[in-house]
Formats: sequence, C-alpha cells, structure tokens
Amino acid sequence: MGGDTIPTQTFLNLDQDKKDRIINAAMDEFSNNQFEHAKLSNIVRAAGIPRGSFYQYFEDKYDLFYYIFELVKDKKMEYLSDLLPNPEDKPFLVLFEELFTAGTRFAIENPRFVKVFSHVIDSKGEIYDQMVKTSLEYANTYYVDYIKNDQAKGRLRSDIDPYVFAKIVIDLTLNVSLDEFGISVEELDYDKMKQRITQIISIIKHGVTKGDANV
Amino acid sequence: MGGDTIPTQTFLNLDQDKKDRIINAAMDEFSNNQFEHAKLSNIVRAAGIPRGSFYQYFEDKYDLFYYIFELVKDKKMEYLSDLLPNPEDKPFLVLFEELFTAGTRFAIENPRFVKVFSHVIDSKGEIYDQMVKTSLEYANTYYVDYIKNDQAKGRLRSDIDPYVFAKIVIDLTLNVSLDEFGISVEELDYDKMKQRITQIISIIKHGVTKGDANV
DNA sequence: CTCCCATATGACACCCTTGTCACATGGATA
DNA sequence: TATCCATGTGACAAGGGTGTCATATGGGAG
Repeated sequence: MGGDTIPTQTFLNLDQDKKDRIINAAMDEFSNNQFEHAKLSNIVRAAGIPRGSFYQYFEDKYDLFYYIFELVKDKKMEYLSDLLPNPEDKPFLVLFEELFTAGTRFAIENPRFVKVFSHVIDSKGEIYDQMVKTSLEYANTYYVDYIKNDQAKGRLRSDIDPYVFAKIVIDLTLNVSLDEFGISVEELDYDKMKQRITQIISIIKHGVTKGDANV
Repeated sequence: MGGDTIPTQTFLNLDQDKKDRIINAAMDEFSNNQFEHAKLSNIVRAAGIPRGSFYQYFEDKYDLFYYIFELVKDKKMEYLSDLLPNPEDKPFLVLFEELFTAGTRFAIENPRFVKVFSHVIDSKGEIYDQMVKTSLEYANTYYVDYIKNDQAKGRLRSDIDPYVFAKIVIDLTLNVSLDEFGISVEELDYDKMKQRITQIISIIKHGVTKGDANV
C-alpha cells in the first residue's frame, strides 16, 4: 500500500538520521554535478548505505532528484511566498527589488540549494523542461502583465516592450544575483549583495546616462 | 615531425571533402550536446569514417573539441574584431550597442557555432575554465576601464559601480541576446533582434521610469 | 616486382555506470 | 521456538562509452 508516493513508504519510515544522511549526500552530489553527471555510487557511499537499499527508497536516480528538487523549490518558496500575492498594488520595481532581495537571501542562506537549482537552469535539457521551464514562463507572463499595468498607470515608460523588460529582469535575477567572476555562491556576503541589488535597481530605474532626462 | 599541431598532419593532409565531413559531424554533435555528452561514436558515424581513423587525426575527443572551439572563436572574432580597437574614443554605450549588434548578427548567421559556445558557457566545468573564463574576465576588465573613462568624462553617472554595470552588460549579451522562452537560436530574426537590442540599450541608457530625470 | 611508409580499419579490451535479484537479517507475534 | 514480513545487502548482469592495436591497403620509389 502507499506504493505511489514519490519516495517509498520504506524511506519515510526510516529513522531521521538515515534519511538525513541520504538527503545530505544527494544534496552534495546534485549541487556539485548536473543530473546526468551525478553518480548514485557517490551518493550511496557518502550516505553509508548499500546500493541495494537505495532502490528500496527510490525508484531510481531521477526519482531521487525529483524529491530533492522539490525540497529546493519548497525552500525557495518560503522566501518568496509572502511577496507574490501583492495585495496593495506595489509598483513593479518595488516588487522586483523585494523579490531580488529575498532571492539573494535565499541564495546566501542555502548555497547548496542554489547550486542544485543553477545546474538545472544551465542544463536546458529534459530536466529543465520538466522542472523549471513552466515556472519561468509563468513568471514571465506574470511580470509582463504587471509591467503593462504599471505602464497604464504611468509609472513606467510606455515605449518599453514589456516582454523585453520582463526577460531582462528574469535574466538578471537568474544570473547576476548568483555568480560573479571567481566568486561562488558559498562566498556571497549579504551587505555586498544588497549594494549590488541597489545598483542594479538604480540602473534599471534611471539608466546609466548622466543628468539626462528620459525620452 | 610536426607532431604537436593540434590536429595531426594526417588530418591536415586529408582531402577537403573528408575534412569537411568530420568538422560538420563534430559541429553537429557539439552543438547538440555538452562536451561530456557528445559521443565520438555519433561523430564518426555521421562523418562516415571508421573509429580507428579518427584517432589518426586527433588525440582524443577533447582534442577535437578544442579544434572545433577554435573555429568557433575565430568565426566570432571575424564579427567583433573591427569594433574592439576603438580608436576614436566612442562612448561605452555606443560600443556596447555595436558589439551587441555584431554578436547578434554572428548568432543569426552561425546558429550552430553559437550553440557550441552556449554549451560551454553553461557547463561551468573544466572546459569553461580553460576556454572562456579568461576571455570573460578580460572582457570584464576591458569594460570596467571603459566605463570608468566614460564616468570621468561625465558621460555616465559616476555613482554607478563599474563592476556591476560591466557584469550586467556581459550577462545581457550572453543570455538575453541568445535565447528567449521557446525560441531557439535557429529561429532568430534579424529585425526582431535589432528591435530588442534597441529596447535593451534604451533601458540601460535611460532607465524604465517615466518622465523622471536621474539622480 | 617489391619494398616502404602513410593511412585505413573495426573488433576488442577496458572502464564505469545503473538497476536487479537471490539471499540475509531482525524484531514482533503467537 | 517458529513464523512472518519489512528491511538490508552486495555481487552481478547489462549497457554504453572511449581509446587501442594488430592487421589491411595502396601508391610511389628503387
């Protein structure tokens, strides 16, 4: 019975310590390697369980990854969920700054999670299609509507293509926030990131040109 | 003799047709797969040469990839090299727009090349470190200096961190120019891209805020 | 003709992975 | 103690990749 939970009931029955060891080992492997390069052999060795046991807990490698990736998404949602409902019609740039900040905080506080995430983003393979493509497309339309709304209210220049702007915003959050030349996620520092966000928002908001009113 | 050219002399001696078949097959495989997932078996099959012959032409898979990647870089340089010397002290934003446009033209006219390139960018592995990291770091400092110079001349806001701005510029050229949700490099259209570039430059230049002079 | 060297060839050895399976273990229950 | 069921276990089959090597081929030189 209960044969179609994603991890098996057997896994859920495990004592917490063993579960933690497995999750930990998987997290390590998946944060250091893309899915296809992650090796079950490493995971079972690091977790200190026999290979055979693993297959009592999960269907296969993909199944494990799916489980881990859900953990990552859930964690990220903890950081973002308060911001998204948007009851009081915040300007888009305010929402953007809040999301950007929350996302950065998530990255700093959960570096391994972010690395798992980044591998999927970069992979652009099946896993990407199945696990994040839809979310990003959703974010895109969400942003586009938001931007159009702000344009209608005169908060944003109406000659800007909402799709292009939304794409920039998403790319910035995905890339700029997470890495820097030679600096890995583990070494991020909150104050520095906060400054960077302020800078980025300022550029997006006012542009880089000096003393120049916009068109 | 000549034992340390990258492809062997034997390869260089091959008749053009056979060379082309090999390069073509390699290009196909490397544009559809990251290095580690690219299969020599596919390449030799597509090129119509026996497996053993391949090892008379190249040291190994990595060697072949290196050769192919050089071809890609050379091709890209054909598009960019005129712009980089910068004799007449162009404003940074003008240079940026020119590079962006040239890069886009390269992408549209050589989609397979771009895909090879993107795989490396996304891989963030050894290949990335060896083949593009240095170039990107170089580009970064080049931009930073350029930006500082423009700031000194009052063309750009001096409260902007040149490093952050340079990073944004590089990320935009690497990501925004190349893909879009659901649109692969093969389907890019020049006019559409030109519009997008104009939009992006405009946002960077003046910001997105309506009727708002900058700080 | 035959010798020589560059080149061609594909079966094969080797490596490393994943997922399986027949068997072991152990605690609860009667 | 006997039995049962969940769980543990690691040797192993199968698959799929790369690079090698013993052997074939073929054109030019003597």
